[in-house]
Amino acid sequence: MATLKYSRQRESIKDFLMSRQDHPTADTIYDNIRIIYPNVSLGTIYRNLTLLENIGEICRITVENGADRFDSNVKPHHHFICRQCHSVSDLEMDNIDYIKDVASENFDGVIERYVTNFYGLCKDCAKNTKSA
Amino acid sequence: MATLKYSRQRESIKDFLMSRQDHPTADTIYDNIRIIYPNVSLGTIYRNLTLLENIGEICRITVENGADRFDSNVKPHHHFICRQCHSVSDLEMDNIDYIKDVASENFDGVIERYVTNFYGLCKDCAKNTKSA
DNA sequence: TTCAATAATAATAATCGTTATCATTATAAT
DNA sequence: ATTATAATGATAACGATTATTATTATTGAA
Repeated sequence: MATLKYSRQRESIKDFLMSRQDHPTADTIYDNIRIIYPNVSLGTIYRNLTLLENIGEICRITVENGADRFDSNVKPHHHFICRQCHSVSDLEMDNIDYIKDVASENFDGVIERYVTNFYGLCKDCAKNTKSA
Repeated sequence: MATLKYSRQRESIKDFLMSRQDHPTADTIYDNIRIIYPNVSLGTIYRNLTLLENIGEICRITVENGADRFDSNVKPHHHFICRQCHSVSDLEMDNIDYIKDVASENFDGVIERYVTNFYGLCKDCAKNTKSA
């Protein structure tokens, strides 16, 4: 299985992701890496994001309607997605891993992991909106 | 806001969905509706699925890597996705809505809803696989 | 320090899932 | 029946992502 070779583009992508807390999309990452490597290809962004995900250095966040987001924080945690501004943020919350056990109780297979996303209005949007 | 008009294609889609427990994709629905209405268009399938979702008659399940699934069961419940055969099934489990409160504790916005998907090996795949 | 092996790249085509457009047809109220 | 308009089928377009391929960069060894 092909030994990994260094690439400055990949390093740059990882560095960029680590500098951001807003879980950017591949496209946003592309725009930013292009500042440093103007010839970088969008394919290179996607290839490296998938590679970094596969070796566990970053994680991918799949959200309803919209491009995947990427996160350099690989510690298990949950995300909040604002239905108005579509921002994605980390939630600092108590562990809820026991829901895996709750789900396993009446299930005849093996539950290995779970993903929970929370939706609503972020702080800023809640401030400027009367609910609906 | 445009009054809804009956359409036999839409009724057929709803009926088909109600007859299935496996949360089919738009494409699978298309294949099956075509048996009854050979001229039906894939656009009609998507248009009606979105319409039915908007009026709350069906719900859409977004999963990692793959097309959306559809479910005629609109009662809140959670789903299990098999990482091997990619089947999607309903989970009968105790209510875990309190995780919304757990998430809200240290969050400065409004959490309105959450989506939890469980992943692993379904009964059949677990039987035929030695884990990994 | 070249050299060869091969991983990674840039450029771009192709794919997948889905939505938009638009002329025609079906529904439903008069 | 007539009319208004929602829904359709056909198809083009779209956004997100993956595949292809010839070229370049990295790395380990001679």
